[in-house]
Amino acid sequence: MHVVTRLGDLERATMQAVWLMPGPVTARQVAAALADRALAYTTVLTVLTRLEKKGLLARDSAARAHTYTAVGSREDHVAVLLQQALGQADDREAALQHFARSVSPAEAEALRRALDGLG
Amino acid sequence: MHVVTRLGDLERATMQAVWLMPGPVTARQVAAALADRALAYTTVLTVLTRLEKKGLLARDSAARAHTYTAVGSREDHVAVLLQQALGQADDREAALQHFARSVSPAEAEALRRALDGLG
DNA sequence: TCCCATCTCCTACGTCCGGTAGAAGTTCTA
DNA sequence: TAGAACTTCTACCGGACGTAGGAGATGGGA
Repeated sequence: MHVVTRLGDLERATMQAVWLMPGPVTARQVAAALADRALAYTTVLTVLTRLEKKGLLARDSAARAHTYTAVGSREDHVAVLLQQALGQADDREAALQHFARSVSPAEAEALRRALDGLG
Repeated sequence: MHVVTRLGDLERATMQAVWLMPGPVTARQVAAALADRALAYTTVLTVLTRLEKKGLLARDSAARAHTYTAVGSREDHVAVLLQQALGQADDREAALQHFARSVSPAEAEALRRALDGLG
């Protein structure tokens, strides 16, 4: 299984847009959301296609204007990124301990709560 | 400040080798450690230079054969990667909570201990 | 029914990064 | 002083991304 989470800037912005809009979105809508970039419509199309190929978007080709849906939530995505980063460690637990010391107090608290909720 | 932690395969293997060897290492030593890859010596040189440019290695040019030292520990590096991954999140705390649910029990335990140790 | 607006698909080009390495210049050392 | 060992510079290639145009399909309105 290809590790796919290497996203470019525009790809990230596109995912961002999709995550922010509720429900399936059309390329037109994404293009509108990225209007500040003044991209050609086909550019958006290309990016959406690539994101689909990477498994981050699912496409519904039923309607004339295909619609795209994020396969996972943004948090899911970040969790995958975090796991990948962790995969670079030799000693995962040691790395996690370093990491724990690098998060903010509020984040530490959130982590604690989540870990407590695991039991 | 350029975010520099995007490493290729060979770069990763090189850092790995440097981290494993104690003290400053020469290119020759790194090449030996990567012997299975049968790389040209200058290839190793190039990679070391790039890693230095990325801020992951420090070079000491005093001796004829320059020596390289890892700027941070492997755990430091992974912590940076983790922070970067976390930076992709919209809601960092929510992302951390998703993440907490994705780690192994042993890792959860390590995290708990680290968080407890924070005082 | 016919044409235009709209969509998708295919192809392409430029750039940057990373893997890989040779040529040339420099400096010890036997 | 000649050769071995080092560094530096330059380069090439493939892949990923940003970007987009042209061609072909198709639905909706005149």
